[in-house]
Amino acid sequence: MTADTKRKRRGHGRPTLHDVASAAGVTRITVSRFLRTPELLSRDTAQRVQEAIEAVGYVANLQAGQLASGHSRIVAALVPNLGYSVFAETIQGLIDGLRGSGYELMLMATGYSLAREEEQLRAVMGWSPSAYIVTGRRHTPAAMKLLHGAQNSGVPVVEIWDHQKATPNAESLALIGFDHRAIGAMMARHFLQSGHRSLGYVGSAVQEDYRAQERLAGFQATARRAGATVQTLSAGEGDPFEAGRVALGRLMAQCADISAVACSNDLLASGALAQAHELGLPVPARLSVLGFGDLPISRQLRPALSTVHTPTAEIGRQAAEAVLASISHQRPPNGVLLDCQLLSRGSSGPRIE
Amino acid sequence: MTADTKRKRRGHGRPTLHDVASAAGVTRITVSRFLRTPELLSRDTAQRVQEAIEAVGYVANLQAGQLASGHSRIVAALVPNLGYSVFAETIQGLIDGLRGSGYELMLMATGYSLAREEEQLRAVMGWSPSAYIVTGRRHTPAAMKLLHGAQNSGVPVVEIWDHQKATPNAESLALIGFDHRAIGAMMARHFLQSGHRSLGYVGSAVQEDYRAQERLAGFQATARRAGATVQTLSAGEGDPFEAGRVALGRLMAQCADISAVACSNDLLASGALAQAHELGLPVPARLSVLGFGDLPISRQLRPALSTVHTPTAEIGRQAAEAVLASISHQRPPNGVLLDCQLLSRGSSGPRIE
DNA sequence: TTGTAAGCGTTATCAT
DNA sequence: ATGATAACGCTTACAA
Repeated sequence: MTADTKRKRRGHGRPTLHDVASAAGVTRITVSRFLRTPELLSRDTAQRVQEAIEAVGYVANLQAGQLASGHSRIVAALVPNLGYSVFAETIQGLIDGLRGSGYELMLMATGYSLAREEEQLRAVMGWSPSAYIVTGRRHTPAAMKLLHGAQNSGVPVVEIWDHQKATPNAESLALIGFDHRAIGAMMARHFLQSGHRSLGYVGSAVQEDYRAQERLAGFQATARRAGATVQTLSAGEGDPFEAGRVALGRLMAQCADISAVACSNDLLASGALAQAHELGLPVPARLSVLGFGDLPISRQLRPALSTVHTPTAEIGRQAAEAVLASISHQRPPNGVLLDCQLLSRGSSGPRIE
Repeated sequence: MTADTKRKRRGHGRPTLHDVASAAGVTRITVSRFLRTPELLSRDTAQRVQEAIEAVGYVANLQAGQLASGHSRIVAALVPNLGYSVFAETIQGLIDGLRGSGYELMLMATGYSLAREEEQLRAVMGWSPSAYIVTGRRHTPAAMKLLHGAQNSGVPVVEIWDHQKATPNAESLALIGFDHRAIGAMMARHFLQSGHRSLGYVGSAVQEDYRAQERLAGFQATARRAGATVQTLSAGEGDPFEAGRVALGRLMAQCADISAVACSNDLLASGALAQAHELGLPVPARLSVLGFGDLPISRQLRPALSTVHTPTAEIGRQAAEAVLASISHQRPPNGVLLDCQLLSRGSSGPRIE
């Protein structure tokens, strides 16, 4: 009577390697080998094990496997939110990129709160993920420490939806996304090139969205350097379309000279477009409107909304690729600067007096 | 020299219970107890353990805990997709509902394929989830067997985004959602009550979406019972707005009598609205349009789109609640029939000759 | 090609 | 109130 034949007292009833082994007339390790390195088994044994697995309906216990091997095959992803947001697309890209790799996705939402991100990070660490994908390059000092700790012990960490020109050093994490300041600057240039000198900007309602703030900062800096003025306003909470309407009204009331308004996202811009119509301001002859994000609906508006197209799903796919490559090559993941296009459609153009 | 003092040879370097224990001058069990049932410890010991945990930066290894206890604290959720879809909202609701419960979300996307669902289900089973949340009540026979097996061994299973009047038996799983046939019938009645007798229906481009088919079936059955005619058409693939445009054009070309068209979702309906405008058909005087889903943009269209409001996020919250209650009360989860409102806005009304 | 022994880090059970 | 012991189901290292 070997160790392999004694009965269990705990556990939750699922068949184990042991059950398969006795059905096949081998020991557990042979079954384990069949699953891991089948080429090491004789054809005959492999055949019997295969049949036994099907006969008992064996499903491997991955927790036990992880405990023994140290590899969890879990990828942890933390994004601000999911509902009707760009991050849903990114997660879809991530799922697509992970598909067939044998890695599962553990997903958490931070609600744009860095404190909550840290809390979630601690919670998910208990699962020993094989990789971390977090949103943005800003974290609490403690979260930063946790992420660097992971990276230093060989667990890839990728920061998505952000990028910045900086000489990467040993301490820096891989960034996959785009440079929000540069995007803001590009938006400003779009207006400046059409001769606009009095600009408006409707900022995000989410104060914690530092990426939105960076786009605004880039916009302002570029516009002011060119001698243009920028009136800014944060959108109100709630329905962003409505908030965009209200914001445009207030902006024009503050400064009737404004001839071009950029918005922090396409929903705000759509509202602004509707309000411009209501105020009798021809678009783009009297007022240019520019969005950010390129929602499917944006190209359908009349006039179609000029906006910045962001590679939302691509970020997820690239992140998946980066962490998988990092895991298999045993080196830190690489950052990627992704391309954003400014799509000039009907809602923006030169001012016509 | 006790068993607690010998050094480890494997593992991935994170501090363990043992490390905390030696720092606190107790054994592993005491530390484990501190984390689980602190009230059983003396104040003094508890204090020392607490300090030791912080000192060594201990994070519990949840895989090991699950292996020993049999409770994984993972909730597995399978939805068709995420990007810009209603399911993203549902997952957000699920995340919100799970927040603070200590349960983590493992997320998978099936792409509306039942075969893929089965495959994913098998994969995630290896993690021994504490609960399964799947989309819809249709699965492959094998997947069905897996889900019933889980349910029978005390692991709650909830099917979301669906419901049906049926006498629940021991074999039936909890459904949290609404009755799609009934919704289809409600949509038909909305038109019938306004006197429409020649109806159109633009169906989903996703042939695998049986819930969309059920709404259509309910619509047709109710309309025909009332003596009305229904012309149906499946939307083309690709941009749904564009597909809605095309579909409306084809529908009106097929049968110029049609005075009311229902669409499988709001994006299709928005396209149909635009095309009606283009064809010179006044909405709703000559043509009524009805959507499904109530996207944020729908109420902003002119005329505002009449549509069915679905409790997308609520489904997720209720699912979270149901599985958590089921786990703590040790009984199968309860199904919930959720309410959908038909919002009659500007795009539908009686036909005016 | 197959097997044995010794863990992985935790918790359940029983003992003190 | 605290501890010793034996699992949980698997994999690595080494042996044959």
